[in-house]
Amino acid sequence: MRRENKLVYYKIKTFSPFHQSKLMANNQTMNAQPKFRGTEGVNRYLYDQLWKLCAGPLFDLPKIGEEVYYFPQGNIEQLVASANDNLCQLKPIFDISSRIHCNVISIKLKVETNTDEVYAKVSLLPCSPEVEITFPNDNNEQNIKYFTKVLTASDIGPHGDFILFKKDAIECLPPLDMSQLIPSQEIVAKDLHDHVWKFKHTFRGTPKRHLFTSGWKEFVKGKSLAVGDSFVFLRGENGESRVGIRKTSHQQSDMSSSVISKESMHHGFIASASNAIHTKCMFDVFYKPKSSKFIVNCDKFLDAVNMKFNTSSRFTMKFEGHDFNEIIYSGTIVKMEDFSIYWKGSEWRNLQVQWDEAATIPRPNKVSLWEIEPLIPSSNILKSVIQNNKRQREINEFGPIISKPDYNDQMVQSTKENSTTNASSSFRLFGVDLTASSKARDVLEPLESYQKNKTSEIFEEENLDQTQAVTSLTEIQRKELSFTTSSTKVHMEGVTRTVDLTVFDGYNHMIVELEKLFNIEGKLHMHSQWKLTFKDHEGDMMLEILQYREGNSHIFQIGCHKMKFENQFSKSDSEFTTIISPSDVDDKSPIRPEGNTTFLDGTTWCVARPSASQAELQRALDWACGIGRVDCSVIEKHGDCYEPDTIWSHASFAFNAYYQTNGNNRIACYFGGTATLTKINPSYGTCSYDVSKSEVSSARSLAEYKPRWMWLMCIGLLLFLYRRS
Amino acid sequence: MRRENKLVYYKIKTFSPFHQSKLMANNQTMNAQPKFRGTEGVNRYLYDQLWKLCAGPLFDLPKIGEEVYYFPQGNIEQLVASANDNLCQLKPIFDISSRIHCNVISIKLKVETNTDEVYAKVSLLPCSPEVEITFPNDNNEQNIKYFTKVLTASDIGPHGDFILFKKDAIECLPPLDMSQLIPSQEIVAKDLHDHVWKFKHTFRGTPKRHLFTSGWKEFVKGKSLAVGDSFVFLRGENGESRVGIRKTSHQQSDMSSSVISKESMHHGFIASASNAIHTKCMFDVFYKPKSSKFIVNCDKFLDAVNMKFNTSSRFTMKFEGHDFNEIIYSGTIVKMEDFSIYWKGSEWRNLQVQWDEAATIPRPNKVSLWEIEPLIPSSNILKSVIQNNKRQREINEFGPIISKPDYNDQMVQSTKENSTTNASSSFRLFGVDLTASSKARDVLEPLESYQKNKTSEIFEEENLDQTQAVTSLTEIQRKELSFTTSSTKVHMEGVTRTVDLTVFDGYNHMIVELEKLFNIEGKLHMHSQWKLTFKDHEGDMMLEILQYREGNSHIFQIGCHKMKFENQFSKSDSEFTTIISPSDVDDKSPIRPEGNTTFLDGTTWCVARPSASQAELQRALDWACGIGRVDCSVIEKHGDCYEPDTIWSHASFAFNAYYQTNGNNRIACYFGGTATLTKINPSYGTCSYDVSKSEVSSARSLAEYKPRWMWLMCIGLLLFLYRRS
DNA sequence: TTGTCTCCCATGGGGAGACAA
DNA sequence: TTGTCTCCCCATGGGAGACAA
Repeated sequence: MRRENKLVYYKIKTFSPFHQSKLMANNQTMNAQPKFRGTEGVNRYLYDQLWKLCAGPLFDLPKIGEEVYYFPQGNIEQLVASANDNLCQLKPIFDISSRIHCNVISIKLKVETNTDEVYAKVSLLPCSPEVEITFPNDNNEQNIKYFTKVLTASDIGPHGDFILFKKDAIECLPPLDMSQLIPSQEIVAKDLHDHVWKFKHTFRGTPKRHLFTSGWKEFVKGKSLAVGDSFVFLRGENGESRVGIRKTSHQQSDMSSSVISKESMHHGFIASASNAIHTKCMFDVFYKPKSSKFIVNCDKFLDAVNMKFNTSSRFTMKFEGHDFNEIIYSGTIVKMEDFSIYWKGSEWRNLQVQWDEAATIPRPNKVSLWEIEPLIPSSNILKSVIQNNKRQREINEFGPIISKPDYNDQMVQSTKENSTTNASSSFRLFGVDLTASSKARDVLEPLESYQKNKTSEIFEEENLDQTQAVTSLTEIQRKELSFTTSSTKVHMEGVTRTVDLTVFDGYNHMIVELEKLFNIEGKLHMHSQWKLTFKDHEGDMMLEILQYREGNSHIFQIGCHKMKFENQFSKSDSEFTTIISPSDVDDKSPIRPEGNTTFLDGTTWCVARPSASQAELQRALDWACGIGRVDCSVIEKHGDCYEPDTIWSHASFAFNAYYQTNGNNRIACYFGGTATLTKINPSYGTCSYDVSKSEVSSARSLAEYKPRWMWLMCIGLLLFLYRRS
Repeated sequence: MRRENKLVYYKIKTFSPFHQSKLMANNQTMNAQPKFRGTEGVNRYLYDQLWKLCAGPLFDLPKIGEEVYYFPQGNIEQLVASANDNLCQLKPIFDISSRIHCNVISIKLKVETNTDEVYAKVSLLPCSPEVEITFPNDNNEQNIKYFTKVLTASDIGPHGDFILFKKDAIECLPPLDMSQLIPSQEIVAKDLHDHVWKFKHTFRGTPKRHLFTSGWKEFVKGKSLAVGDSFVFLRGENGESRVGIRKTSHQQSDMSSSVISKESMHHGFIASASNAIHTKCMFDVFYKPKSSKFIVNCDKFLDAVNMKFNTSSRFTMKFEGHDFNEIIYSGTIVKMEDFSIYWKGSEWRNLQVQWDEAATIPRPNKVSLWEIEPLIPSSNILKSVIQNNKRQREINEFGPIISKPDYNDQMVQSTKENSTTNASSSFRLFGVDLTASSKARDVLEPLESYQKNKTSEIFEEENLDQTQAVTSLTEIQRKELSFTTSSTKVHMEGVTRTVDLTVFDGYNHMIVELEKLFNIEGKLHMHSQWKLTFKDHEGDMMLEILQYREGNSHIFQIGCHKMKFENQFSKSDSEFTTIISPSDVDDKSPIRPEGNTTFLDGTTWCVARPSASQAELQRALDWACGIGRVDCSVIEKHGDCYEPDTIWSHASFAFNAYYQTNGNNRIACYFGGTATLTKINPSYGTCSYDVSKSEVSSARSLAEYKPRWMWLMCIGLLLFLYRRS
């Protein structure tokens, strides 16, 4: 009944990079399912190819039978999607190796029902010598035609005809009967869910062009496509068509579940792997193209180890640009250390790196050695060329760069000088001393003191209606700042819109209007999916907005190696280019900009990251307040605490920071927030926090009821507990 | 700095049932957060009340500080949502008690972003004697007005004005200025996400009525509301309004995740609880109103234990009807046994029950003792009255019942007789002998043999084009059966549509048309959310369609205590009432109707539940084929198997059943499917299976490539392995 | 009193070319 | 060649009462 199984052992010495151009030559079996050369085989083949196109060229899918190392840390990271690094610091419940030697037993190429996000279900069996595995070999290769297109505003817009590139239409679609006045045909194509989509393909307009008309709108709606996303079309030898999509990279999908907490999922990963090792059974891992590589071919891993990367080693790493093409960035390893204290000696992201130049896509500060390649001096020139070409190309996608803008404005001029001065020095805001830059301070000073004086005036006058006061302040500012006009181009994933910055009533208003303009209501505010970056006339980009001041006209921008700032509202007759791109940068900040709220009493509240060190927070607040000493202190603790020094369970706390302009006047700036600590004790060593909307509201009422309800807890207490552990 | 914490220990002796009428008097603190009597307190209060209205009257939310038992099995069941009982049978990785004694540390009332499904995040701390907990006591009670309305077709339909009941409009909305010709005002209300919705409230029409017009359509769209869902409106003392929704009960939301497998989640629950016990820390559990009670108050549990339920004990249990009102059903305990072999002595669903009467909502066969109440003889009469009233009321919701239909048809007549005859006997199809009912067989016989003869004729003629043959068969049937007309009312959650059954080209066609009619495309086919039930002129309902025959005009219906069948197509001048309601009944069947496919060669393939015993399957196939011997046999195994008898990893298999009309002619009926066994070995003792669309397609090609590709595996092998373990 | 239908008009979706980048 | 805009017509959405259950 059962056939003898033979050992078919795949030793693949060198992994060739997974280029899109090679994609179609790859006839790897995705599944230990029987294969058929008939309809089914074709279906499976087309499905696999479509899946790979949707996954993108950089996804290094393991192969069945391959020996791999599985890194649970990476799996956990995929879960939290780098939005919450606390979870990555959770102590594993088992003693488990940081890399687990496994055989790939099966790979199922899957797609999420709602989001169309592709992922692979990889079944892994912890390696044991006596196991023999055999896999069927089959060949289903066929010629397929395909194209992808990054969607433009016209493709998405209310009109919603999809414009095909001429070459794509000719290559991939059946020819039209051109004798007709308006030639047209129906294209029927299945997606990864086997859902059938129909498009009317016509050739019309002046000049004539190929379009998908009827049916396209429905597709866009059904897939929730936005500008910048990609459309994938594929046609097999047999004439069957397939369609797929690729969402803009680096969009974080919501991993949260309403059935299981993230902590439990974390335990689940480790428990599954541990259980599999001990009972010699298989376990399933879901592996997403967008996540970091946590299933790594053994040989590739060993090769990478043999590279012997060291501190100050130069390297290159591949990324996917906004146009879905490969971009290679180079950098230097600056430090080697454990990513987590609970995974001693793990190779997972144990290399801290510094990137050579700015980028419009998010890049990690810590990488794993198998993700990078050494930058050998001989190949240095070649790589640089590739890199520059790539970068140039990507920039071109964002729209034309104004070559010679007319910079009259003094503020901008100062900025420019400043950026040049600081160009070569590392100028990071948090963790590194910011105040050392006196030049930057100088530029800040004028408006800073303006703001300070106004604020002091208002709040020292105790009887003054505070609402009134704040309103007046805003009005004064608007009046003072709107004496010029500006014309600024804003780009989002290839779409360009022009706005007049002077019409906005402060930063928040600008954000709201930009959200409306690009149909991403709420998303800029959230900072989780999109953020604003700024680009000056030279094309240099500012990477991170780490903080802004409410009621102040400055937008502060921090680049990786440069710091620049612009007074948006006093810019006149000039243009700057704004790129909106997804980013997860906010989570690195000890204070969370999205939590910022200015209340009627003029206090600004923000939510802080509980794990922020006092020093970090101090610097952040110092900077955010612009001047003066920031003092984090406890007013009062609130919450429930028992088994002191060991268990903190559900302690609600808020912390309050203020800075003193002089004497004991606690004015101008309050930083508050609440958090829930599930547990802090030496054996656990971490805390989880959860700042929900309602809790932020609680903080609001703290402001309202300040005299009566100052149940605040010290962040120092947190630090105290941390130091104990 | 830290206040002394006092022991405030909540001992609540008797839990009063959670009635909707009591809801507003319940001012329980949901959270150990500070409470304020100002805006924030009101907001929180209104939020909590809205949440509870959305959760429904039956949800027994624990209280903060309460001692409870947590049942991990129930948590796992919530995960799988009873769609995949295999997971419930997975062996826990730790030795963990089936009930865990905990303190409720906090409760967060949450709502899912996408679905608006409410759930509670309950933080539990395993009880240890030295722990002291204190909770703030506060009182935020205020008068609120609210109403709920089950949405009608008019509320949802293309016109989309929402009709308010007069009393609701007067009680809950600000009064309109009736001096205007068409009085109207804007109602602004927040939902649980704090999203603001605006409705134009007008008073117009002839006769005049209160309506929500502008804004309502958007709400319906945004919340994906359907007929039968409920709208919740609430207005606080301060005039603030809140809106919420309740989706039709028993709709299963998709719990699957693309980051973590269900097995890992399963391990995660147990690992979290175990870790919490050992490190004395808290763990979070997500608890949904729709799931069974797996967090049970200790006293309530002990009271239930003291009830000493036994086999043949009578009981009542509360359910939620389609109109969101409480329905009480009574039943008898027929057996007491462990729900899972891995949780010995667990009280979780250890009572197997039999219900007294049919119901339109799904009810479990196994219940836990704290879910039920003893049916004491003295209160028997009272309860029955309540129950009947409730039932009557619910039935009225479905539309009028035709009082005296004209039954001319002989088939129906037979059916009626038959049902009366079998009224008192248990008549389950699978697991119990069906063929014992000779009466039923008799009725079946005429068409049965007609079918058999036709089939034999066609398939014995080997050269005949089979596609042609099947088509002809269908045509013959339609012709023979469509000599009459029928007018049948179909109800779905209160909506009524009239259809002519004679125009349908078989069962599938009817299903397709019904789906179109009710805008639930695909959902009837899937059987996961909706199913058809049938109701005769007396209002008796048929509960389960367990199987139907493709190409046969019979629809078989099995009631809990009765069996009836109707020949839909020969019903003339009569009406019967059809209720479409969600159900999970299919999973109890060894063969899965939704997987059924008839191929061009005339074979019917369906997917079988791998855990079905051979005997079960035999009976099911016997019945489905109507006549003849069913033979499950291996043709060939395909897949990968190693460490024989211990580990089965990713064995793809298909099984094949056929019945013989005479001699060795294997014709007419194939049953096939594929499955993936992650592991079967004695220590693990279970298998997980995964029948994906693509795999069903594989089965399809098996049919196409029958002679060459019979890589099929024996279900007997499965059974063999089961018996070994 | 409440559910469903029909009337009717204004808005906008989509089919087409124009024009510019 | 490809992206965006405008024109223009017809389908549809939604404001209103009619009428029936």
